[in-house]
Amino acid sequence: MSTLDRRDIDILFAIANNHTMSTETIHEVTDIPKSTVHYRIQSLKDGGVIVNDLCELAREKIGLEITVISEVWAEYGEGYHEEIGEKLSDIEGVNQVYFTMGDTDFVVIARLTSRDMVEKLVEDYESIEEIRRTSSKFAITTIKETVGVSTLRDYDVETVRAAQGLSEDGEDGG
Amino acid sequence: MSTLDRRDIDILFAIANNHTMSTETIHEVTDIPKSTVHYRIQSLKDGGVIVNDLCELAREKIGLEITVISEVWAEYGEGYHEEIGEKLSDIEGVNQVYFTMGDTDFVVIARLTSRDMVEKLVEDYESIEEIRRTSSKFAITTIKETVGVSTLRDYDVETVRAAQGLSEDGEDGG
DNA sequence: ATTGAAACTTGATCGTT
DNA sequence: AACGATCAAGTTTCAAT
Repeated sequence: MSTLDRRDIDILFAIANNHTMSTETIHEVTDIPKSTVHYRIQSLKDGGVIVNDLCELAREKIGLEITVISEVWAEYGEGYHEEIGEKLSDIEGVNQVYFTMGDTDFVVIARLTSRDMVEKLVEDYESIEEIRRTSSKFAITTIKETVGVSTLRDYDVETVRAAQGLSEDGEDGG
Repeated sequence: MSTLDRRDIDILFAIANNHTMSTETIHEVTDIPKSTVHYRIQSLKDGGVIVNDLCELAREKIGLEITVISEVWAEYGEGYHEEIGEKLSDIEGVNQVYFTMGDTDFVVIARLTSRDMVEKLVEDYESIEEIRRTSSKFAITTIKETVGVSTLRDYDVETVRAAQGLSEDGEDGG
């Protein structure tokens, strides 16, 4: 499965907007027959579009109240970013690592439970030899955070359809 | 539900590590009886710890290939950050908005489908009056991204337990 | 790839401790 | 709050198109 068709996208948006993967519910809201919903979701899983079956958590309720955003500058070298990226990813509490274009080499986002954990993060940065410099800031508030299918709620259906080469009328891209 | 006990945490980690919310599967891997797993998950939902039933997507497969990380500087004023934060959140494609301490006021992460959408993002920034300056960079690679219960995979069970006031032995915090 | 109907598995409930 | 047994409900399969 390389591109998605109109129906795949409808199903994904239904999942995002109804907060559920339930075949029954998706059938009810989309009017697509149960067995077809099942078939499609299975195809999306097989095609690697849906990679995980999960739920979202209220981070603060499990104690991950501190958010740290760091910029990281590192030494250049052959394939260095993969190696350093892995090292950054392995630090406890690090949830996002981006290798970036521009003035910084990496942007790292970590959720931590305590001041001690923040200190440990900084120490872990320092223990990575190739890292030249880091600059971290705290998030006072997380105003928005949607990653997963919920991400789809941030888009117009038409935008996603267009990304799959589907025009506004009923043309098919799958 | 204010704090979680050992069993809640075990169930959440089981969900994270087995990529499923299935009562049956969690029962199998944890040895906690089905009906108890059901009862606990229900409590976690009622308590607002589990906020959403979802799945993770391969973003690139739905065309959200471009990641932009922006720093935003804004005018100060009474409750200004909530208002501006909302406006930033409403921009199509914006997935994460953090109100920060330090040299910048906001950090914004957006996933976009095209160059056109990047231009639109910048225009949308400019259309917000209170915004003084923005600085954006592209992520070349997303090395790591885990938000949701999958986030738990980034932590030691002990760290999360400690955040709930649970010691290493069998003491209960819920 | 789609579907209705059948078969089966599982989630939800209830009563007891 | 925990849990075994029960039942309703949903998921998955099947055969036909």
